Amino acid sequence: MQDHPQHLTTNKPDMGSPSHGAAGAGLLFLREEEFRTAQDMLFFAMRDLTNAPDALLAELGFGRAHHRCLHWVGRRPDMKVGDLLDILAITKQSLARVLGPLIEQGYVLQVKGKSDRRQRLLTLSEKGVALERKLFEIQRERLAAAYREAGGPAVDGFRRVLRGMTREQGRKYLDDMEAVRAKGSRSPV
Amino acid sequence: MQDHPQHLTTNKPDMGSPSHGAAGAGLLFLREEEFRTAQDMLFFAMRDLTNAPDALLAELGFGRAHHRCLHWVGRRPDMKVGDLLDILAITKQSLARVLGPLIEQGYVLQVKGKSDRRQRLLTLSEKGVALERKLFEIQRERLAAAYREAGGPAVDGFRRVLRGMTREQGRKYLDDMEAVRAKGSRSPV
DNA sequence: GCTTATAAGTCAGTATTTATGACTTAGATG
DNA sequence: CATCTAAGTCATAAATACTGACTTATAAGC
Repeated sequence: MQDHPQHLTTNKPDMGSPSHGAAGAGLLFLREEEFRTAQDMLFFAMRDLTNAPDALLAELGFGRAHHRCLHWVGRRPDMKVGDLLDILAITKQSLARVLGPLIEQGYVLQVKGKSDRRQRLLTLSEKGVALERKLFEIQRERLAAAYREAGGPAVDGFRRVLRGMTREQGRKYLDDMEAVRAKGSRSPV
Repeated sequence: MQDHPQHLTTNKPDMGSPSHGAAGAGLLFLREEEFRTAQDMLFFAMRDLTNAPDALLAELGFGRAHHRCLHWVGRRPDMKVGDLLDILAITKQSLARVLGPLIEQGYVLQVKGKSDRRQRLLTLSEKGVALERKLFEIQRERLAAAYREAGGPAVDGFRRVLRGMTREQGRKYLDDMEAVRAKGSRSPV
């Protein structure tokens, strides 16, 4: 076990939202139910969010893997291929099949790193920026509706929990991107 | 005066969490950045959550599709095959390839509906319940850690946003399951 | 300079998940 | 009885991912 021995009842009851009645009797049940509900909601939310851009992608002969690729190259311009592999957590071959067409069709550009010329730093071309933006807008509509409906404080909680679900490697990227945003400088990955 | 185009700033600024400084100059940028960060976090959170049970599934020759199936059959016992198709939003053939082995190997049971005997109502066997529970516990660990770290109010916000991201069809299921929970009665789908 | 290590690209072969479309069987329903 | 519906099935194909081996170019240590 890890540092959090949370088998069933011994946990701190610190996450109870007041939205359930019935305290006392089924406390354990309610706690389990809360997590199952979270699974349900994550499933539905992701299903509906990822379905949204599919039509546009399909028109171009692309799929979700291409979208992920465009998203991350857009997020971290001049990213190394190896870093993209780390983020996507797929194999080099899987990436090649996706990245190849994006490069051939001029959505993604490669430039040799100047400090290390083995590296192929990835950026979006104008065409790539345009496509990524279209895809982004589609998902943003869904997210914006959700944010509006849920309200500001909820959004903060949303982010806190998502961050909590993310392992160290992902958190480093998130922190790094926030640092880039704050300081305007690109920090090492 | 301002160097940012005015037509882009006319949105309602009602979801701003106070976690960013720098108001005024890059308001539009911050609002877009918020959604992009949400995409990042959803990607990482789902990547790490879905990776967690993969090893156990792989031991049994199953994949994530089998997990989804077990999850939903466990969530809504006596569910019709057609309802499962609606939830998973896949084709009958895709489901068959996943559901078939689960039935053959005794994880999922079928019983004919008594009001309509064309229906095959799905439930988990004891074996299925046991497997689903193991898978659940793995994901619960991640979720529990996240909930603990984020705190109770954050969890409520998390749920509110996820619900906001979900389309009508999914919301109906969520509402229905809450109703089942509250009243103990199974309501129609 | 030579050796070793690294970044990226590539090839061959395979597995998984999903899709489309056509069809069958059983049972409900008018 | 005719028709609709729930489920299961077959054939085919696409997208996404995997393993393992190999090449090329470049960097870095000795």
